[in-house]
Amino acid sequence: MKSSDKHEKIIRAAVKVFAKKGFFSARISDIAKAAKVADGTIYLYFNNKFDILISVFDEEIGKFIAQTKKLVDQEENPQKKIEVFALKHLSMAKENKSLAEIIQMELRQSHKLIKEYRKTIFSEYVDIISAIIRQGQSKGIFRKDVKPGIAKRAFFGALDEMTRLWVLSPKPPYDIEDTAKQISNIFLQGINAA
Amino acid sequence: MKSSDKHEKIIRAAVKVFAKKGFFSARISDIAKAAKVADGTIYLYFNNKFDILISVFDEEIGKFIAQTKKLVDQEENPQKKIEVFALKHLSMAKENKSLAEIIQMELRQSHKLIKEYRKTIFSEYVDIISAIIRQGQSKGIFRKDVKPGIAKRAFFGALDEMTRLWVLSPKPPYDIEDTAKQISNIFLQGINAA
Amino acid sequence: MKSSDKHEKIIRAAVKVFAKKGFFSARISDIAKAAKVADGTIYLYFNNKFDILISVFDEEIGKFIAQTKKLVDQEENPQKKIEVFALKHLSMAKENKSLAEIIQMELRQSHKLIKEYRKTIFSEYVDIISAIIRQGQSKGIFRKDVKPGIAKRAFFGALDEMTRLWVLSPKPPYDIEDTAKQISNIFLQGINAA
Amino acid sequence: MKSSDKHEKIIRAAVKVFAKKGFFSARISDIAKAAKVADGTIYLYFNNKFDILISVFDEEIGKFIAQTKKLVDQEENPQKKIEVFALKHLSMAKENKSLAEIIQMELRQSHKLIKEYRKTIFSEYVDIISAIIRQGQSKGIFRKDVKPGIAKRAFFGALDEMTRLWVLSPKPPYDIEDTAKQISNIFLQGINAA
DNA sequence: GATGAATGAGCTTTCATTCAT
DNA sequence: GATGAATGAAAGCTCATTCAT
Repeated sequence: MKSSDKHEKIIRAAVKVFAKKGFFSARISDIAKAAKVADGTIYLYFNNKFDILISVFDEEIGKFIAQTKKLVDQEENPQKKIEVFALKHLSMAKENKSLAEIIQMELRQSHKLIKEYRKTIFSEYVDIISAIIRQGQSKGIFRKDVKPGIAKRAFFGALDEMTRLWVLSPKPPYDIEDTAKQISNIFLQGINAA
Repeated sequence: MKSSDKHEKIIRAAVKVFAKKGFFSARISDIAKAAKVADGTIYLYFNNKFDILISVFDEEIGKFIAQTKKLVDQEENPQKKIEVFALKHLSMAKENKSLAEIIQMELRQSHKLIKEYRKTIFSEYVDIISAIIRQGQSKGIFRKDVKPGIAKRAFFGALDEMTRLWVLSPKPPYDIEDTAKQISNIFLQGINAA
Repeated sequence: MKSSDKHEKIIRAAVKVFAKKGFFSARISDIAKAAKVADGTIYLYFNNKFDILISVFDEEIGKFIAQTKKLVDQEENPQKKIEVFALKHLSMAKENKSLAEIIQMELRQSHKLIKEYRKTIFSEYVDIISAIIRQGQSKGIFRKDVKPGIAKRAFFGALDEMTRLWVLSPKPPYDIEDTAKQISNIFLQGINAA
Repeated sequence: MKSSDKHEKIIRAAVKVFAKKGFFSARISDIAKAAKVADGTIYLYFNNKFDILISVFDEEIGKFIAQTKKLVDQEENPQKKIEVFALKHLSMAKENKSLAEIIQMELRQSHKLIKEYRKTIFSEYVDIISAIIRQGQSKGIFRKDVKPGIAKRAFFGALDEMTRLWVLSPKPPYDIEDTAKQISNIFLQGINAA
């Protein structure tokens, strides 16, 4: 289909341009040029500039969360699940640096809609972690005194910070797998029941 | 001095306005009104809008880092130092929510200067953590296989994420001291040598 | 013929849309939608947006003037002719409110072509009145000191203003026949020779 | 005062530009250039383009209505009042052709606010006429069967149409005083009681 | 002939910055 | 030093018009 082509092209161009310049400094004409369409064409597919940003979140982040869930579900062992989650999270930053940059930057904005959006979409994501923790606690593997609501954020925050380091560096600053392992390892020992 | 009065007033007003609206959506006239000075007066103390943001970082964050260092230095025990750091970090968000919001939001921008800035200033801050870790390792308290460069970011990231939750919530979402304790506790057990 | 079908459909749609939104605020796509044709189709029948407006005038107003002439010609008595003219004029606003609205609004525009157009088409129309007056004067029924060139416009203006009231009101603001009678009556007594 | 100067300058420039190009075709930059101010300056004195138009109406038409009322009030005789009204109305078109053009054109637009505005402001104006008619009727000078609500509009419409002729012609098409006299004369004989 | 997706010129409006007072 | 009116560049968005299908 012609039209879905354009939609896709614009989204991809927007990801690049937003990543490079940030939402506010990005001009519609930048995105149009990157997508090789006319400025006006963008408004055939999106209501306004902000709508493009939201669409980027919806479509791209949605895909990523679904993938993560699937991977985690394939494991049985809670400890293994944690490791898989960490690796997937950090891999994303490597494979789609631009998107990772946008998540890092734009999803932190003070705009009301973004705040709301962040609450919803991130809840879904970090709740994958708390579910794993609860499962581990009921199996007696993880400490009972650990509050899943705090621990999920601590673990996510740790990974998120590594992602930030990754996207902010022009060159890969560390090895993804080693780092995922180290972070999981500290966290798992930290909440270990034994 | 009269002039430093104005400088101070503008910085404080800017912190509030940036926190509320975000850097790009904040108008110079908003800051001027909040500082009770004329728009033009701002340009007697700052080169441009961006310069105000940088000054906010420099002056306000600088103070905070110095305080943190001092507190950490007062402790001997590396484990205690970690606890103090966590508590100080989370307390800041409570005591100066506007500044915390700005750090959360604006320090993530894609602007070149900001990226550069973040690297410098945050290095200084997170290196407090890695120094503690190294100290603990040399004392045989912390695991030797933990890489301080990764662990420092994991710990900082965990705290940072809790701060985000705090600044994004209209009402205090958790108890600062409990949370600081839980985060430190997981981290300390996670890097514990025994 | 197929093609004249489309032409007709577009004209009629344009009358409605121009009446509702005014020429400048009407979009080509509005007209296309109302005519149930594609945007591009309009350009097979008209050169540009303005051309549609001109065509509306030409075709719709042309018809109306011809009808008025015919009706007036059917009467012998100048006084009766005046009455017939007034009634026909006001009836038009009732029967084709959209067209009346367009005449009221768009034919007043400052656009050069419109000004020119107005001069031509309206001359033809108001000259019906002056012809009647001259006929009445030569028969000794109407005052000789009345200048037909002024009186024609006074009479037309009076009727036009009543039309405006009609098109601007959401509900019929007065009875057409009574009003036509009253206006004619004042005018006829005003130019009466006796 | 500096600021009221600019306001005045912009209004006057807008009157000229609107008269020449019409509201929709007039660009803000046209008005700015005519007023010899920067584009942005206009927004220090008016909220938006439409607001300029409304201000033109409010300020300029308001003045005119007040003047007309005053002149009419200075006469005792209803017939004389009618004559004075007609002369004042037509004189305005001569003295301030641009304003007359705007009234002719823009006050006929379909915009909701304009319609509303027209109702209010024009009511005030034409009610001057109906008041005169009622006065004349109570004195037995004017026919009792004439409905003031219709007659006021007929008289106004007659004058308005003459004004249109005036503003549409590049050269003065008639003598103001003669015309005012003729229109009044026909109308007065038309509603004469005797 | 008919379509409607695509175009891009052109507009209003905003706001950081300047500078005469 | 302080003011705030004035500036004008810059950008988001609209929509008449085109043209490949």
